Amino acid sequence: MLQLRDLPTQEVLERFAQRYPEADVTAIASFLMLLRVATDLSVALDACLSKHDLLQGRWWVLILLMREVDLTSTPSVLAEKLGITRATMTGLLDGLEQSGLVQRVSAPHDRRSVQIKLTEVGQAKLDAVMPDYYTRLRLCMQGLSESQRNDLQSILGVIDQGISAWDFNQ
Amino acid sequence: MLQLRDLPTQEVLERFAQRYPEADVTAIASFLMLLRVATDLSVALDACLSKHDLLQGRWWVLILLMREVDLTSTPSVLAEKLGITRATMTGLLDGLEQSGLVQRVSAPHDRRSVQIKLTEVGQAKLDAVMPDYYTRLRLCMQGLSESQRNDLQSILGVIDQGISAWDFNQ
DNA sequence: TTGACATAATTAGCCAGCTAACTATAATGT
DNA sequence: ACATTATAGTTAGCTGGCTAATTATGTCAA
Repeated sequence: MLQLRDLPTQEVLERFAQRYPEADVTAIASFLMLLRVATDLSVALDACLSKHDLLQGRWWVLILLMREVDLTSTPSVLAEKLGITRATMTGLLDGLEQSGLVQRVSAPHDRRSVQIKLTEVGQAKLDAVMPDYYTRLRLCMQGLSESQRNDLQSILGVIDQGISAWDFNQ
Repeated sequence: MLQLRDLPTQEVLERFAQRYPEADVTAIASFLMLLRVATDLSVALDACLSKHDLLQGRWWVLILLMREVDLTSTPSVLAEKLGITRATMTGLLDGLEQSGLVQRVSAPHDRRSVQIKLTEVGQAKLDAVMPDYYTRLRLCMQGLSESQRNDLQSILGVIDQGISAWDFNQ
């Protein structure tokens, strides 16, 4: 994933704002900072997972399965929850099944459907990765107070609302 | 890019925290919310750019060039600023050059190097896209006060510091 | 000066996303 | 009952990232 490493200076931002009157300088700066930190996190996560021979997409699938009480879901539900197509999910599951981390079981009631189950090997893989992952997460958030964490979440909620106001029909 | 659409419930988070004592529940929740909003933004940005026949990687290159006073840079500097490899940059520039948005000019002093220049067509493309982009950005941040925007940026700064504390040598 | 190393860009080949088309099965309306 | 439509999963083929190797040029120290 592309990682924004170079944020514009205040001077550059103002030059852009002069050419484009629609610009809201603090909105742009906040947006860019948000993208930068998120891409940094994603890149760091990739690096952490690669030590355990995992790729991010496959790892998120394992997490989603572990969230289920019966450790089971279906390809289309998993794809929906990760925001990827079912076709892509087929590929992720092929890889995971080949490594023995999940298994496909035919569904009893709907013969079109397949149940995906986290295997014991898959659970063991998660048990190996999660402590490392959670320790790193704790580390990178430890500079924030509880109230800052709450502030962050509510601010992000407002932004997410704002995104859904974008209208692509025109 | 993968888009996290499904955040864990408080109950699920606590179940994970019970299995993995390293878990810091509010750190995890904040992290996941941050990733979700950032991926939502990136997906929305893709949708906005596709209306103008642009892809995100190529668009960031145009932005970086416009930030320079002489509208010029080199492939390796651009790659560094976007956090991608020079090989990938070669491909982005091939596409941009083919569309006439940038041009390669051989560098005077170092014959290994190439200068990349934003063309007038490229500038015109930016002039078409930026007002739309900035308007959307203003829209999605308009629910935040100036102080919330400052809070956001300083909180993100703390997190970014925390990431660099991850040590992958062990 | 020249041998060793460093740097700029590209090329070749791999992998994970995507869309579109396909198969099989289920649900629905007349 | 059965034709139509919808849904679950897969396959095929495309694209844009990646790494590793290649070519050309520059730098530096013996």
